Amino acid sequence: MVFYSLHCRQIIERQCNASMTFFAEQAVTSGDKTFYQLRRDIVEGNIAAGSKLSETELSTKYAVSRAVIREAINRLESCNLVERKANIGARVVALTPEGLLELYQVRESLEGMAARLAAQNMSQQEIDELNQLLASHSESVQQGQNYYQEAGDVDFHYRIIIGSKNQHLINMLLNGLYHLVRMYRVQLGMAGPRVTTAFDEHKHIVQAISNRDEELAEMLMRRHILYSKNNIARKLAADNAS
Amino acid sequence: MVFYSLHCRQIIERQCNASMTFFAEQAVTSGDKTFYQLRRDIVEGNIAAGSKLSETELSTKYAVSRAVIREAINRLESCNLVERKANIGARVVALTPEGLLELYQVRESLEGMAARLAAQNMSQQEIDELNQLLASHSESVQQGQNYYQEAGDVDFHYRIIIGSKNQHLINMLLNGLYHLVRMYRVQLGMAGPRVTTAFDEHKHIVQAISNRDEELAEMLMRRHILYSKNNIARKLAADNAS
DNA sequence: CACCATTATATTGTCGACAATTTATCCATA
DNA sequence: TATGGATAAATTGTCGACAATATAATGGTG
Repeated sequence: MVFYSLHCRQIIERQCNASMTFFAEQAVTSGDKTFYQLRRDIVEGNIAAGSKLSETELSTKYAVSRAVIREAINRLESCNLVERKANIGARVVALTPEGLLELYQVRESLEGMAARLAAQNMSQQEIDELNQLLASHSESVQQGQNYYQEAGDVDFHYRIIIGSKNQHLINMLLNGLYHLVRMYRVQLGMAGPRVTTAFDEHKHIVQAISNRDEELAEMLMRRHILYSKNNIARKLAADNAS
Repeated sequence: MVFYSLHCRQIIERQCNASMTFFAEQAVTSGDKTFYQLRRDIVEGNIAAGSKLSETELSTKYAVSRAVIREAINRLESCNLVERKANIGARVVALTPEGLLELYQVRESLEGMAARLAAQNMSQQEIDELNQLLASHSESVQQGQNYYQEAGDVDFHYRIIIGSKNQHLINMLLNGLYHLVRMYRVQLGMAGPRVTTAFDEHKHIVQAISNRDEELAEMLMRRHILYSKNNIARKLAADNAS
């Protein structure tokens, strides 16, 4: 039996420690599968940013009725991945420097808060597991595996968000912002650098959480995200210039 | 032509200064009207908190097809007003002390941020209008009108949120949290006290914004919301005790 | 040639019916 | 009587068709 929403449309429970399929979501109905597939296609750029989403077209493409497409689009709207106008239709959001700025501005505040609450509310076991995760990432980095890149970073942030134990916060971040963040990262090709430095930042954050130092945890998380923003903004500016 | 969403599903533009119909939303389609009506009924308690939402039942009650009811429920889910489980159905959220705490925890952070950004981004004209609004509220309070209660407070916060100029933040607050906040307030009968003190707090916040003092604006807003939370939490605890 | 009104096409909004799943009822058995 | 499984009822999920609206094409007029 799968819980659908309110605060946690797709946060069931973590089912495996490594290589998760992003948030352990599980499709129970045809509409779910379509939604996940569509979201994936948008995030990964298979459907171009800014392009129009035709209901009839998508219904044939994904081999489902227009009704499930409409529902999927509505859910995508909640994720801030598409915009919708009445009687006109839906478009995939455009990726702009301003949008990125606003997104990371909010993310900085919310994830900073998450880190603070995590320092306050995570169980000792969760903290231990977080340290474990960090250790496994350390190995990956040393071995030069690019595994860490996306999944590792996402997983790290994911755990701290969950650790905040605030359902509203969890829902806003995981359901409302994270896929859009991924969309920016994926489509700008943010697989590259900043790995080792980001890893060190992660380490310090976990240390602060271990020490139950709320203030420091929040500050370090905010700074971590700020750096990340600067990094991606630089890339985006370079792309626009070319 | 009405814009439906992404970041601002229902923020068209302010159309009148006083006695606004909450956020100047405008229903263009049958589904819109149903959604607004349903939301209103939930917020005001005409549909009991925690009760189940039967699609067929609602479709007869509101005289529309099940499809529009389903869409309305989906949108209500985005507002955090209902929970939904696959193949089972939707329920109106329950009002609990824990939920209230989590809600205001997030609200404090986000509206604090909004105040800070407002101090940074509001135009001089917007600030002037804000001062005007405050003056009109002052009259209302002195004349003992209870006008101020809901609409006034909502309007005040509304303007500051809009003043932040961050669409993600605006959407999260106005679309994701505010109606739930209202639901708590309305159903707990929060029309009463704290008017004059809240008004003073508003005054100081506006002053900080006028001075472009971001730090102070954020701090005062956070404190303002904290007080509000304590006030409503006291009420809720009293209700549960009886 | 440009511009506006009108018509034609395409897309979204709404509806009722059927399929799949869950919940309730009933009966048999220990 | 309590429990378990099978059947029946009710609810949600999915579908195709029609209605309403927006967009594109057409033609007429200055």
